[in-house]
Amino acid sequence: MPDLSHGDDAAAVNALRSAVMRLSRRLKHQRVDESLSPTEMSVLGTLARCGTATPGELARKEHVQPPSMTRIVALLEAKGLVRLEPHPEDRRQKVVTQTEQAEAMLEESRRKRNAWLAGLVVELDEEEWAKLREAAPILEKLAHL
Amino acid sequence: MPDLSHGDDAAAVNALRSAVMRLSRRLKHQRVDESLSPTEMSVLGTLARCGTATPGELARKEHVQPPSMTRIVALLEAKGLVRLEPHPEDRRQKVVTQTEQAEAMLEESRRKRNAWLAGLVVELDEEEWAKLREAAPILEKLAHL
DNA sequence: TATTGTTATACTCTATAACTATA
DNA sequence: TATAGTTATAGAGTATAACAATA
Repeated sequence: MPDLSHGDDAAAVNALRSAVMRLSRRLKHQRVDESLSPTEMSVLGTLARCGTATPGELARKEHVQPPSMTRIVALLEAKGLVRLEPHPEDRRQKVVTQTEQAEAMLEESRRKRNAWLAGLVVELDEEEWAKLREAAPILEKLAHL
Repeated sequence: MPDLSHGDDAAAVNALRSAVMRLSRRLKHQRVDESLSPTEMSVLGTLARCGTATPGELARKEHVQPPSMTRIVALLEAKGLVRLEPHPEDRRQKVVTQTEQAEAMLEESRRKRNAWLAGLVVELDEEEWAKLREAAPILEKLAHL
């Protein structure tokens, strides 16, 4: 449990915030599949990890409001990337599952995504990349808190 | 110069992308000054570091298109946070400078920002935070490449 | 002729409020 | 009465295209 009372910590927090905002803007542009928004990609990633989820669960996990998730799920369904089925126990809810097509697309886009990020990462030295690689799962944890 | 051929690297890249997108969405919400968008904040941060810049330079640094920066700078000027002056050598260009008011606001918001991020970071253990702190400047470098 | 910045316009994503159906 | 999801609508932020002024 860090106390964050150091000047270094404040600087780290600033650097983190600034970098996250800029990187997110560039990621939006460099999207691998032109027809998929960053959040749509993120939802597919979540489904790949969690298997299935209800729209409400997805909204909470992605930190968007329920109506936004309704729209995102509808777009993904229209593209054949998810299936919507009735919830077995609660008829108010629905169950979202990714299709085989989504699986294939994720696999394909992983390569493209690496290619783009690699273009940035090769500018780093080995030590910097090692530090970033260690930080990646922690950033993920942070985003989930 | 990493080669990115390991599976671990691909996983790190995925984690990085996903975390950056989610964190950016939450940062947008948790903005400290309600009247300032994330990009406006980022522009002020850039000016604080670089002193002065032309709108074109700012657009390139923030990775937005020139018309977007025109709008952002105009909003910041209307709020009294930047000054726009004619370029001394090239009458097509302008020079953007931050005001004393912007300086004070950045100082103030730094505290608030820490407070919010601290709420997440205290959930990490010391080791995780140490790794994240080391990664922060590298992320910043990445965002600038 | 090329470049800087602006104006006009449209699009994407997300939010809030009001509604429906089920618990 | 509360909860899951949807519909309708609005707003924020950014982009593209066309334009003006200067180099």
